[in-house]
Amino acid sequence: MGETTVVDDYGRLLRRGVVEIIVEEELIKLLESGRKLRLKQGFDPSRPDIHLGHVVGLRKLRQFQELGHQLILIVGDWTAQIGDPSGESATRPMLSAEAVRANAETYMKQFFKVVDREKTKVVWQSEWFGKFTLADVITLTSKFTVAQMLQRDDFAKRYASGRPIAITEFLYPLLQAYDSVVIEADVEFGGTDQKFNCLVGRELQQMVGQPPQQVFLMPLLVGTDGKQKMSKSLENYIAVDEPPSEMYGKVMSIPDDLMMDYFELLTDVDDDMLTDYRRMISDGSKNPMEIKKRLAREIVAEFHDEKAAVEAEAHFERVVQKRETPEEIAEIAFSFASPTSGPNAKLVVFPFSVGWGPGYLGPGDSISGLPRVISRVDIPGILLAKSLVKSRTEAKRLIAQGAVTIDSRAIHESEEGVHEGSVIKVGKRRFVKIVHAD
RNA sequence: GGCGGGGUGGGUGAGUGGUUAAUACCAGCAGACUGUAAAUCUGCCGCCGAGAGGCUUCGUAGGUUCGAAUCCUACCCCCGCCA
Repeated sequence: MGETTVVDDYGRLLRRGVVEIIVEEELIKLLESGRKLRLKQGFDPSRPDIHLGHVVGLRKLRQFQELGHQLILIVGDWTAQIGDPSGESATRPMLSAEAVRANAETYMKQFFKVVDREKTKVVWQSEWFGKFTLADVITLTSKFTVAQMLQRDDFAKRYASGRPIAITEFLYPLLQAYDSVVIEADVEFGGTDQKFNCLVGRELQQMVGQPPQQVFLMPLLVGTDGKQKMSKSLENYIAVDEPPSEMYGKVMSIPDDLMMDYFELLTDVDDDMLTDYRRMISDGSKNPMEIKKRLAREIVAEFHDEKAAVEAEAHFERVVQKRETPEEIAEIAFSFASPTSGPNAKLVVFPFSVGWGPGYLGPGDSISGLPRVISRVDIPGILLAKSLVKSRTEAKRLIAQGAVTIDSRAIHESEEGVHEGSVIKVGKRRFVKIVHAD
């Protein structure tokens, strides 16, 4: 009965969003002991940006902190130089001390959006690896074998398929394990892909006579593409410091299948509610879109606030669902008094500032006085100037495909007329507004 | 150290002297459709140019040739086998 109650007490902590705990009974004992546990979390200062994939683990850390435990954040200024052994780019430049410090600051600013700063101690790997000698390296490496390293799934796969594995990559798990020894970690957290590294930590700790850390493995969050794990290099990520409407839009763009995972891993919406949602989706009693909107609001509110979430939703409904113009858009200024000598004059093909051309009136423009117009401007040039396209060629392709509109009218030429307040739209989401500089 | 295989556009991967800005697939972008997403259909998918056309690209640097991703030389990198 004792055991069951404990699991009940820690249910949210030990069950929700957790794949595996090694070793669960030991961890429960530790939790019951009342001791303040030392939680380990490392970060790679060459990649200072935190996205929702990382947040899954950070939320779990916070839950532990809420129970009074102590987080030790390790700035991996040494392992960063080895590189994350994902097989991508093997060579990475050594970061200057200055760059590492700057990245650490960037990281922590985002990190503490989720984690409690008061219960976090920050340490740097260089505090111990800075003093490491070759003798230390040999001692450390001699404790493990190549066969052990090849147990790791991604090493094994790469070895089997003939892709390169740098010897330093074997060092990565060893250094990470050594970190656990130095800080005497009680619990290490990671995604399921960290299992091997964390287990090496257990082994090394036991070798030096420490109690082995418990390993807490969480699912890898699937990215916005709905296929691969969220990662920056795959460009399927949602960063924690994205502006509200970007964040909201990206959440809405995830496949429906992913919604419930996101709810479970990234929000505090309780399990009963999630069960209801699952039912409503499967029996079709509620539009999945509505549920996804709730998800998007929850997530935006977590990293910004309620107000931002509401605004982001309004923006989404307006721009994406109703395909209207957003309230705030990029602007480009022309002088209507002297188009060919004002700002952006080089984008003016033919000024002709009297009257207006057919169809160039926007709603509400014609009440008193006529809007001032420029007969022809270089549309690709404008789009390029505002970084709405990558090249003129791309802009022209988009125009040819009818993806570019001026005041809701599709255009088919590169040179078109505009007036004050004209809105040029590219695709669904890219806008620029013509304003006057006079 | 020896022998062999290989480096092609974001990814996988065809292409062994001209018809190749370079097959195909994936990813991406746009249009149609739509309940967000997806699915489906259509188009696009190096850069410059209104266009004709031009320019740059197949690891790097040279060379052969009227003409090279394709041949030659050197170099760099990766993989395998043998030692």
